[in-house]
Amino acid sequence: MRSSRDKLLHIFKSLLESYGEQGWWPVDWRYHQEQGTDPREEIVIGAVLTQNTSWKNVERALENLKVARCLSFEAVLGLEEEELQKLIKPSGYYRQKAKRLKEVAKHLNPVEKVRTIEREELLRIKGIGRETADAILLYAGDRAFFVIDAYTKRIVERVFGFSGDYESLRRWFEENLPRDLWVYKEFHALLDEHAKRFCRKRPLCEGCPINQVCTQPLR
DNA sequence: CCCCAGGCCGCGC
DNA sequence: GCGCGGCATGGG
Repeated sequence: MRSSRDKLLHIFKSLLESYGEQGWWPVDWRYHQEQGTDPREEIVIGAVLTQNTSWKNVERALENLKVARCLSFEAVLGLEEEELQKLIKPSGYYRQKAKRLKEVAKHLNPVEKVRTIEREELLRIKGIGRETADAILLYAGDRAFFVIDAYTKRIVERVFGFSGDYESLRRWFEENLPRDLWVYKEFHALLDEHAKRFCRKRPLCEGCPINQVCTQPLR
């Protein structure tokens, strides 16, 4: 393990080996095929709904939107804000998120814009911060931005022993990984999975697939 | 009862 | 620029 680059790639391989391919972003392809809607719009909507919220609660909100045939930008834009609030209620912060969904749907409509929109422009949309922007760009736009979240920060702090702000961490991943969309998508998903299984706030180091390369003492 | 979950904004400093 | 409170539901 000569360099942090080697170590990073080693961790990616270990997590992939342990947990398997994650296939992120999770999307209901059948729904969109039947409705003739674009699955990328579900990714954008999900990215907003999952802000500081468990995915289980987001799934409930997405299900409500599906039943109402409202899992698309056009439908979101056509709904009364109060109606939208009702549908997404289980995901929490539903008043804020209803506004954010309308904002992002307006700015990214048609959804093909995720292929070309500047990151800076995305960040100017109310309710879209760095993580949400990068998740949208990577998973909906197939663009090489590495997504940093609270889990990623925690794992880097423990395994590598350093911390940094969002942008420096993002650059660090992007500089030390092959510029490959599949790697970016899978790695972020695997880090999430790893944080849930072992690298919790109170870590479970016994049985952790990467405890041999971690700077933390075993707990 | 507590804490947490795939953040972000607006404010005061 | 940084730290903090508010936003809200559902689960452990």
